[in-house]
Amino acid sequence: MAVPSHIRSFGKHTLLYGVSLAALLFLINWLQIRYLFIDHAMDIYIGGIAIIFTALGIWLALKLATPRKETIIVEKEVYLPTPPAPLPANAHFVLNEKLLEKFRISTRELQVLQLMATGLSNQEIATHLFISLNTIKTHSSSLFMKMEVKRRTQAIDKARKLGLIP
Amino acid sequence: MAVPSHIRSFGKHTLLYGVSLAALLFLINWLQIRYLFIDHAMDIYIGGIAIIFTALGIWLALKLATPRKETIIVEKEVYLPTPPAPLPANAHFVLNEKLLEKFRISTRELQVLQLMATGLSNQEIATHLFISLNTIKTHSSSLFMKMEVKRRTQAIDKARKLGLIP
DNA sequence: TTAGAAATCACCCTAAAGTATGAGTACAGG
DNA sequence: CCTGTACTCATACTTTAGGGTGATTTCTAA
Repeated sequence: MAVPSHIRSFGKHTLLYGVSLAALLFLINWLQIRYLFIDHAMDIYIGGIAIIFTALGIWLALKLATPRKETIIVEKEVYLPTPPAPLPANAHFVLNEKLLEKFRISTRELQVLQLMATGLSNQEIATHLFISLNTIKTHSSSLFMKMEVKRRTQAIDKARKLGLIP
Repeated sequence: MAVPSHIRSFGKHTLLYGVSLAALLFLINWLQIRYLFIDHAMDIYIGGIAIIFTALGIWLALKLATPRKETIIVEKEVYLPTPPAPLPANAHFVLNEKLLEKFRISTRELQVLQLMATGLSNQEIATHLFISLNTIKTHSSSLFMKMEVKRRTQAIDKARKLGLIP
């Protein structure tokens, strides 16, 4: 579903990039012929090298890149001093994605919600996500509207009961 | 401590891409000028081209193949040996009274904490308990001091992890 | 190509939360 | 009786949260 669209998108962009690269090389060649009197065949050779290694880079990246992932929150529990007791396996939380769609909650809004639930302030959330405080406010405001709550504590409580956060 | 990680962001690529291309062009020309004077730099030149375009390919692929959905891993700190039973989530909630004594949390403070966790504002808590808003503030302040937190959301999160509230 | 969603950021303003300090009342235990 | 604790309330102040508006950019889908 989502993958084919990305493949199409990728191919399109790659083609675009290829054309751009060709134009670029042509420009370089032209400039060199005009001003540097470089051997023409050498430039084609260099261009070939460039194209080949660009393709190699793309192939490498696609081969090694992390696969496409869902928005899943994995709750890893870290225990302190507990001598004998076998630990409760409350580890896995499965996100209720239907409700996310129902409330039209976006990825970023969910992230903000999750960080809210850990007790972070808006400023701290902004720092963690490398975005500005104002953006966090925007996200939280729209989140509260979508969830039909008035406060962050209410949003957290409701989200827990709905299975939106652990 | 909660450590969200692996937050990748690929924004503002257009400008970056333009600058990169410009820099690349300049670099190519510079290298070729060098090549005019240093015959033996040919290998270095080719190698540089290969490396640069490989990196470009990797960057390009990563940019185009960036997953829209991301994974958040939250490490949850569990502080003390949860009394007797491996808890079946929210089914049975047993108040951890030892922790109440340990933190010296009073009855009224616990009530305020519990109401906080349901998303009520201080004013609403005051109304619910038939006492003044100032008193709620006093309770919450001392509660935060005792729990060593700075915000109500943090108190709620910590209290849940400690088994002080459901 | 265009419309819409998503994400980003800014500015202004109000409301709520939180801090600090002081103080009065009630009650249990030494 | 006295002391400590819990509970109550107040005033003044600072910080954070939240609402409203507008704007830009990127990407997707029609």
